[in-house]
Amino acid sequence: MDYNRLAEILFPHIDKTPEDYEAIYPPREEGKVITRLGPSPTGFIHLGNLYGAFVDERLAHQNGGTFYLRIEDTDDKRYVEGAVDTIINSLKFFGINFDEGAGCGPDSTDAGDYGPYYQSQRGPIYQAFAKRLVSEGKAYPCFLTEEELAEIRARQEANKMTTGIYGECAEKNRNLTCEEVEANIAAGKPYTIRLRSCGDGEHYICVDDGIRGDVSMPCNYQDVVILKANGIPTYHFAHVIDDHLMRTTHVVRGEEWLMSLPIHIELFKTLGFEPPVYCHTAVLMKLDDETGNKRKLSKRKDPELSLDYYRQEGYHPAAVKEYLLTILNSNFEEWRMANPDADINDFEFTTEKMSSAGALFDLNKLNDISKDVLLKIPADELADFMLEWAKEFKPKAAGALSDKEYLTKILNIGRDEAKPRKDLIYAKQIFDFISYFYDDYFVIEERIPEQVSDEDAREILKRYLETYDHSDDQPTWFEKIRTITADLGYAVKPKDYKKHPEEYKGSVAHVSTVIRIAVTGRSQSPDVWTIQQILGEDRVRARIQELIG
RNA sequence: GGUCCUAUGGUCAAGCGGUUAAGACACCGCCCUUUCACGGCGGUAACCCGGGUUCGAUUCCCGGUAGGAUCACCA
Repeated sequence: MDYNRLAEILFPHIDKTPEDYEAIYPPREEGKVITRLGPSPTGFIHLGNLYGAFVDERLAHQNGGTFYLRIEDTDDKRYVEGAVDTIINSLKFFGINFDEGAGCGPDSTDAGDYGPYYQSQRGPIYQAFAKRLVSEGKAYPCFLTEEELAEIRARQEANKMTTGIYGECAEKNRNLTCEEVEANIAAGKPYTIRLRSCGDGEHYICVDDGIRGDVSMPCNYQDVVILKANGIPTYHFAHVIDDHLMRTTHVVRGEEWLMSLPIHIELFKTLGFEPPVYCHTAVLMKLDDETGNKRKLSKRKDPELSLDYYRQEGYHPAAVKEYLLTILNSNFEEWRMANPDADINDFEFTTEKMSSAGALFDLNKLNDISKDVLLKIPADELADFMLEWAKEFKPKAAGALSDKEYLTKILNIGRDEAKPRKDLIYAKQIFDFISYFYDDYFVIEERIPEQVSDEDAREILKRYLETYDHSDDQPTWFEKIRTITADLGYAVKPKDYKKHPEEYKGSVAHVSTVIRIAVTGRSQSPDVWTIQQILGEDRVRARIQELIG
């Protein structure tokens, strides 16, 4: 069999050789970690992508290496306009930046010496390597039609065999003569290029996974497709060629790829390439409401998988990042407690400390972490963040929030004390939390405590208004409330009321609550005096007056 | 079904042959307190099951079981 002739028949126009490409893409600096993100160009970046991208980014950047973006658009049906910008910007929002790759240069040009960074533009490269493989008898054209494939599969299933093209059913196409191939091509028959697998399924491969340690599984023995009928490579082939030529040292990808590892290992071996370090991350899980079982987060069912969800809710990117790192590395939380103010990038990230089991996504935890993260962000920065969020997701409120000085004061309530308040979590929640500062959103949401009669409530507010002096300091202000409390037969010390409830109508807590509701519309809020200072005298008086009627 | 991965409280997780089995979140008390939040103190709650190996297994091995992943000319 003349494989060289076969290669020429199949790839007459391919004149560059693998050696040419090796020269065009020389090895990179020794010892540097090179990672990549390889999303398909749907533009849909989800939490899983972010999770993986974060690992890539940390691995490369904490080593002084390179993190690049390669668009895996070998499945032409899925391209969405503007997707690359979306991907870059989504990740940038979370502080993840690429050093090279698709759209990473000025004005969204590609940057780097290892391009093109779109797999769809790398056709000749893949074909050159496929041609070499054919010429060495390691790959061959396969003319099996869809119907024949289906038939083979049906037969295999009926016999409870593993499905796929291997063994006997591969024989016919493996042994086609050059003349037969030429005739088929002349007849316009479509064909794929398949790997002529040397594996037997008896032997095992053993791979030292960066996250999981030693993983072993049966060798590949399937004649997998490497070039589809349209000449575009399958993921498997593109992955091997690209990551070799782009000199990737660490491939971080989801666990769903683990099962195709034998294919990739065989491909690396037959091409004579050194495989990268593989890091197979665990899939993100959630508890299914219906079954109660863990399951993979799904694009369709789980809005929290989409990064948009966090933007809409107004989670600060730093909080999401901080949370991701706590589930990414088991010792991060510990480190954070020891170094509360350190830069997140000072944490030494290791793949060994990553969990290999699927972690359940925990909003509670995110919220808790977010409280601490937001506390470290200056109020005026938070104000900017709130406004940006509102412009996009709550346009009606954007006008009100654009008074930055006012908003900053609100956000700063109780923050710079020894025991700072931690009630800011995410923009949407924050807006609800502070909405009473804005007249358009101010409503009386709660009823006065049952200990206080309507007449008393009115009396409390009346006397409050009469004695109100906006320039009083906090102690003076509260002393006046105590006076009203005592005068109306309520306990000035809540404990007295607790001990002898029969002697009082209620306590200063109830009296304060009436005032609090009048001013904020709610029975729970930060310190009323502080709130009043921010609201301003006119608004305070107006709100009290409104309730007195 | 085959193959592979995983298995510690409700969740995330330390642990890597001998521990009173950490810690965080959530939850529940109490304290602080004019409410809430914060903070402090305390509490409920776990090694999937069965065999080995061993003086001794949560830890090592085997087998179950459960959950997950994957079996395309999709990535």
